[in-house]
Amino acid sequence: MANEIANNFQEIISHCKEYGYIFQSSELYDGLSAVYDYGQMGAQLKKNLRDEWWKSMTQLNDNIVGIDAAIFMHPTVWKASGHVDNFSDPMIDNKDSNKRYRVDHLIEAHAETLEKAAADALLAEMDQLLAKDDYAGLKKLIEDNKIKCAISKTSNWTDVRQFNLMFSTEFGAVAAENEGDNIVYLRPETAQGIFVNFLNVQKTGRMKIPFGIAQTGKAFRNEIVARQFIFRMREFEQMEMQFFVRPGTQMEWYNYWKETRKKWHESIGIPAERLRFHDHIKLAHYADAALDIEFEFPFGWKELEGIHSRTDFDLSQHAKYSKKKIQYFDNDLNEEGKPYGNYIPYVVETSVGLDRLFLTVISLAYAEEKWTKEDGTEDSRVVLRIPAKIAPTKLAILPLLKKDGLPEIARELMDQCKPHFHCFYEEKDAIGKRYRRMDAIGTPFCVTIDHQTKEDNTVTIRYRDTMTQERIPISAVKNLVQEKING
RNA sequence: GCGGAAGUAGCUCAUUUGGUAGAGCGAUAGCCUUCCAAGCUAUAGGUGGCCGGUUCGAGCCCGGUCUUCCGCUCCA
Repeated sequence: MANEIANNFQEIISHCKEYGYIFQSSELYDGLSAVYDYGQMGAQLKKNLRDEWWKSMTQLNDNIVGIDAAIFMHPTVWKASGHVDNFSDPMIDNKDSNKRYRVDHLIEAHAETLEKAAADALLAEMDQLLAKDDYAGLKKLIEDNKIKCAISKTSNWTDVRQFNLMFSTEFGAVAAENEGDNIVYLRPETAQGIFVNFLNVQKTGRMKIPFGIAQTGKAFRNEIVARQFIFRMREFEQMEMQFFVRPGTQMEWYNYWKETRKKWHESIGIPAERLRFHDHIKLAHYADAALDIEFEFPFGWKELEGIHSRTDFDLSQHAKYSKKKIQYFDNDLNEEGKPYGNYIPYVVETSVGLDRLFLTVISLAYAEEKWTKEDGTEDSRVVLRIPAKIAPTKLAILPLLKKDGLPEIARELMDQCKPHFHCFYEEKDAIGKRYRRMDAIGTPFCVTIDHQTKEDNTVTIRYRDTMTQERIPISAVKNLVQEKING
């Protein structure tokens, strides 16, 4: 069974490439690890998913607004958020146990087993090497002292390496006087762009708590292990909504968004039984509750969206580091009939990986089908059963023959429909072959113009999912497809 | 990161001990064709992932490297 699913995953990956959904980045140059490009079909599907999310947040909730913050942010943002400190330590792995250690912890632990003078000398040398970022020297120090892994009891170590989970680049064209002075990071999450704009949005939008700020955009993480196609990439897109609430009410909203978000996934065609909640036992430093909405991917249950109750951690940190007050005056009356007054709002975060959502939709849509035709011969197709609402191309317009005036009628219908939804025109090859091609890219509706059209202005509409077809007036095509997309 | 497997045309694969690479499908152009990939003709497409070594000669042997998948590990 595990094998079967894995094979299916391979086929999905191949299909994505073959039909213009996803290509590996820089494939011409052998590719760049864990970076992918969306092709002509994929970019449209991804945009449709993003639009659907954006609408569900900012259009259907009158207390949620959207922003688009820059990828570059002031370096102090990442000090305040805790990202810099948590990932600046040199690490070393034991090759036998595969256990990873912080180099300073490993050496300090060893020092405790030594006499005081020896220990002090060792630690002094370590500090010196750490200050110089001398990783080769640190490794030599570990080897010279015959420091062993607590698990494998061996000294089979990798080189000392620094794990920088954030990508950095230089800001400004002129080199800095002091090295490192002009380093900026590519944001490792979009959330901070919302937090640092909290006051701007709240004041200019006259927002009243509870309210939310939504944002979609790229984020960048130097994952140590990035794999499984587009599931874990180094450059990826998040769709986040931070919901600001009165302290004490966060669990109520946490539960509200937990249910609301799951229902949203179901609304774009993800079956409820392929979704589940997974509560975090070990909480991150900023959270007082956290869970994942998981989807059953071809390679198992994995996180699709995170719901976190982030408390007032982020806003407090930014208040502290910026030395500016970040608070909200709540005029609503409490039980004693007095305003709630000033406070730092609590935050409930919903954060979906757009690429993961894409992979979810594709995994669900992909199907290989076989059946026996009326004459007893076998037939088959590969079809992407993408819900019409999010399918990249909605309608294919196909003249049965490329003569007798049929293409002209088809072109007219094309002009009539294309302002309203994405259409595809094709007159080459036999009609059956064209249907198969449309199945493979997931086009939900095909309309065929034949000789009868010239007589009674009717066309055949063919449905991807059932492969059935019916005769309808050509004038009804646009509205019918529009209804199916919206419905 | 560790271990395993793999990389030949857009896709799926072949090339039996090393002798200058082939098929099917697909694609393109045209013909034929009145509704579910299968008719006819022609054409394009590969420095065998990349670099190096052994050899008279390497897709095949050896080393390195890049990329992908699987298991473990990691994931603020």
